[in-house]
Amino acid sequence: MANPLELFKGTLDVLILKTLSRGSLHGYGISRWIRETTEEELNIEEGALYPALRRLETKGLVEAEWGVTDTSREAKFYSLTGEGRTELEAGLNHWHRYVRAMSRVLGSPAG
Amino acid sequence: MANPLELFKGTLDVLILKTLSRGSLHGYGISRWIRETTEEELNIEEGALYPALRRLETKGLVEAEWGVTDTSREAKFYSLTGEGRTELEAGLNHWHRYVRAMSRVLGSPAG
DNA sequence: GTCCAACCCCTCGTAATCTTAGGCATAAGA
DNA sequence: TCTTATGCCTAAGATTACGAGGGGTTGGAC
Repeated sequence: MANPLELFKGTLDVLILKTLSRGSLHGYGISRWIRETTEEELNIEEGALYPALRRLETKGLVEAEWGVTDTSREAKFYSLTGEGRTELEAGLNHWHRYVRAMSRVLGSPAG
Repeated sequence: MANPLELFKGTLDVLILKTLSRGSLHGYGISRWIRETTEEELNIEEGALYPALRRLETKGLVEAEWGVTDTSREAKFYSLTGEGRTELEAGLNHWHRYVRAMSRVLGSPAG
């Protein structure tokens, strides 16, 4: 990873929830998928990822279950709960409104 | 303000710098301009604003000078320094790259 | 004449979140 | 054998926004 962007605090949860909306996945896989999907722009540090997953689990937004990966390793698989899906929708909405508000102040990238 | 959005931590500085790029302005005016420009979506709390201005001043990104407002009140006017403009460009760049990265994960608002 | 909203500045404690830097363990490949 | 990739975790530290408080002035409504 050349130069991953620093995360704006508060944006990680929706990234995780969205990633899990594609299907059950373990922590390492979540991190990798985000990194690859953003072409190395976003790199989720483990010190942020695992506490975040615990947080989401405590809130009842995700569920965890131990399983086995493609490579025959033990891993904890997370999946969205119903509440998690609702929260994801709310998070997406928040983010999109935020982007709109920001661009009113900052101007659009091309203007 | 009906329901201002909670700020993502790390986005306030660029909002302030951008606002000041339009010209010298005092704290209260900065807050008001952002609130009006975003149609009440972003409301900068004073407990966030004034410490942020101090921060930016300490970093040499803005300069402060006491003056008099339109309404004949004493107020501390802030203006961008050269370094501040550079930092603003960096901040804008960071934000725009971030939005692109986020939308790769989250999908575009319409998709 | 008094009261209230808008204007203006500030600080502190708290909570939340990410970064950095560690630790531990297994599997595959050079 | 040694390194890389895969996997999980925690603790300390820094940063930053929020909430709640403090102060004071001005102008207009009542």
